[in-house]
Amino acid sequence: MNKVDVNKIDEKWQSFWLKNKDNFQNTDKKKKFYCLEMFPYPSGKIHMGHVRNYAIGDVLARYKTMNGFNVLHPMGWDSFGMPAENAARENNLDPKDWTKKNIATMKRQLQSLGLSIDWDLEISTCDEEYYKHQQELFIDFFEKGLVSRKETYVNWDPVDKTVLANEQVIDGRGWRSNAIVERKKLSQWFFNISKFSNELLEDLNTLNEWPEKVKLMQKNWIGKSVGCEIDFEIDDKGKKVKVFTTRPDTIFGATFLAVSVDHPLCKNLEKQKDFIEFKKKSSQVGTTEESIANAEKIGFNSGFKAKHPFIKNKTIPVFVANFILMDYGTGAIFGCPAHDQRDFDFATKYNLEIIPVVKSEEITENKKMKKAYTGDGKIVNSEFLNNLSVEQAKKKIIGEIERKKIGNKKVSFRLKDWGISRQRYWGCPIPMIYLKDGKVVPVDKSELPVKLPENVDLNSKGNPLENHPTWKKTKYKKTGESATRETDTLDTFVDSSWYFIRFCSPKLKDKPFDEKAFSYWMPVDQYIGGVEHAILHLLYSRFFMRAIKLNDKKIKIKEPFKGLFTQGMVCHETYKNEKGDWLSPEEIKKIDKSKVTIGPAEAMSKSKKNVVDPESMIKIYGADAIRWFMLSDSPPDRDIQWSNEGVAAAHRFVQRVWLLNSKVLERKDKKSSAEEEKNFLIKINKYLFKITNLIEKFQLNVAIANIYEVVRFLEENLEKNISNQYFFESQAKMMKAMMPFTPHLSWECLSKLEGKNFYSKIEWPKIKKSLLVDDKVTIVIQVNGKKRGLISAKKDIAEKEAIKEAKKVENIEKNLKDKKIVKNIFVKNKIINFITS
RNA sequence: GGGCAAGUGGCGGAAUUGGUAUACGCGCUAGUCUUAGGAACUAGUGCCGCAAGGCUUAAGAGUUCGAAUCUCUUCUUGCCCA
Repeated sequence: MNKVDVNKIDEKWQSFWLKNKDNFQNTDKKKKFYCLEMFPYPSGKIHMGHVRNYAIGDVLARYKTMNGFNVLHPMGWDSFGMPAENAARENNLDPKDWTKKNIATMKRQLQSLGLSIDWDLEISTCDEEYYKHQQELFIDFFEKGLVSRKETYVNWDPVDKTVLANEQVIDGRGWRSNAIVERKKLSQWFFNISKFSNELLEDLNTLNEWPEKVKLMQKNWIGKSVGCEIDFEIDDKGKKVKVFTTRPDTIFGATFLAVSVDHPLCKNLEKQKDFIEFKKKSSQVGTTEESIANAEKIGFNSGFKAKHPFIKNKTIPVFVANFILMDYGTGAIFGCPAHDQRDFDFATKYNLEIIPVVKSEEITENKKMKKAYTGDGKIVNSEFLNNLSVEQAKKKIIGEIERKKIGNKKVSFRLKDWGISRQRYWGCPIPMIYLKDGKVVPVDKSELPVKLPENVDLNSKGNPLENHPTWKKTKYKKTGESATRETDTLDTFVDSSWYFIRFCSPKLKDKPFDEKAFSYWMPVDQYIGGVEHAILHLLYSRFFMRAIKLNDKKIKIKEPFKGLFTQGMVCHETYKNEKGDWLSPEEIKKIDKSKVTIGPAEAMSKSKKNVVDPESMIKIYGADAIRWFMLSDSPPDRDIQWSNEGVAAAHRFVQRVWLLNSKVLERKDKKSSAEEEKNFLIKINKYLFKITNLIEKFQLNVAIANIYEVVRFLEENLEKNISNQYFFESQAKMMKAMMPFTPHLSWECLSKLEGKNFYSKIEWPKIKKSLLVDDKVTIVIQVNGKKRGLISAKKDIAEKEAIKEAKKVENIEKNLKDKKIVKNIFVKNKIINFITS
């Protein structure tokens, strides 16, 4: 009687919700709320990170539903990708079967958490029904000029045998395989995301419900730099080198030119032995920005001289330098050592002139500069630029350059086009075909989807679609001529760039989405996921929205995600044995504790073995306790540390609430005392008001702390003179306030309290404004800014009266003895501060 | 190297945004009860001190009647970029 069987109520209400779901799609007159958590990759089992992500989302979804919103809360599967292919190869399976099995398992696990997800909307990106529409979108984009095919150097992952996007290369290694990435020249498909560079940057300003941190990361990633291009004449032969610079204001401090080894100017040097040697040496450095930045800066004096465009008769040497990349800017820069650290290092090494042109303390003393000065200041040594600020000088010099017709103002971006070709089987086929005359054309839309072949040999090297005996042979519909299919598949980031749109009309057959449903539901009101997707996934999705808008005039919005919330990771202590091998929390229970080294809490990962399986925890403690714990211990945007004591406490709390509910049910009606009842109702109402605000602000851990307090308050008031009617009502309100967190417990308790077995809807408790104000307040009394006492007084008590009361307090009297009060500070309903001389 | 966060008990963390610092939870201590369980309940728990009292929000300064909160300097940690 005193305990509730959590597994039983979990099961009871989960099957109830499945059978009795709200038919929300028909009520489009109501205000909508689109609540979306990042959909998972079906890797096999859910992990605690998923639990946290979906627990946060579910609180919001249920809270909004209770507040009368029409809530869209769907779930799907990011189900293309390499792990399926790798697992399939290892176990001799079909990737499709492996994926389907994982989805079934994970769906069951998610359902066991009691999430308010509408499973009728489920989608999976590896389904033909989904990727068919993705192929349509690809063709639409192609026709709008947003897709291109370019031959470029690519990051080649020799282990996964695939091309990686720049973003998928971390520290020179593949993000999945960890293999050292090689440079290879290949023809690849690209989405022309850079067409939107400026827009993607500017529109960040409209996203005021995004974390500043994420916006900053995107801003840096897009990397806008305003500068100009300047032509330098080389020798007297009319040859020119175009340089890009963001510091044209330092042109008078230019003392050398540096060009990339791949620069056309270097063609003339190819015969020189020492240049060939230099080229070899510099190619060993690697190609990532970081390795270049960290590598020793080396140069090769080309022997060429460049004319300084603004100083008559001055020439500066032209170096070939390993830190200049051909595909950045123009592959050439002018070096101004005084105001750029990299140039400074280079100049010092090769004994080049250092001419300061921006005044700073380091320079005025006329001593040797120890490092470059990159701050603001007055321009010096620069003829007509002298005495201007850096900003003013930039403007003026660009005007001069343009007037002299030796260059132009230029804005450049770090963001490059998005390479989307992957030489892999388990992805969406790119719907393009190659004709005999070399033309590349889209597959006719009537022939979509271009399906993946079944029974593919995944064990031979290279691209499985390329190796397939028949798949790539096809015919061009318009002419009937035979043609060859594109054998690359799409980067899986493409799949996740529009799934949130598909959720608006997931079953629609003939189009990717229904415009009416789209305009009702989009944008996503609250998107919730890990910060690790701050750049790629979110940027690509923002690109997709713009591309779709370009293609479909009925689309009005540009930004897919109105609100973004990035939740923290789930961490756990790490354990190692004497040999230094990682141990799991299960393993350390079995062995001698003195032999275990406990490491710091780190994000749960299989490799460190510090994972806790959600399913087994749900079995022990019930879904509510797991959800509760995941939200109670830390603010949702910070990392949380898993602890067994914490979950046990959450489970204890569930039982405690259950017990309280039973006590309320058995409670004998009391004669009500007007005052006790009023205070009781005010207190409950205030708590509910607080909890409501905290949920709105996403301070779920604090909301939970307040729920603990309400429970204790109710427990303490069981015997007070409050009528059963009010007590039942208050208990019910609290159970409703807990509903987003602990839905099973709440439904169970509410069904008992209100004697009903069915709720078409549970409404969020209404806050009564009239019950928010106490007629009494506590005023703090300070002497010289130190707290010395408290008084309880009527609300809005007048200063004179309050001070009179305050002086009567024993401890205050003592503290004021023999002292002269110079000043009284009085803040209404809050504080009195006596200042003595 | 640059940028952005953050630093509060033994631990996770609160603090109406300048007005009672340490809510709530964990842990710990003592006790009660029982069918001895990894239960429940009661009381206590920032630090120093027998106490009165004093001290305390990384360190130091400043503004203010009043600072965890604002400003400056220093240190530490984390993230992003190079």
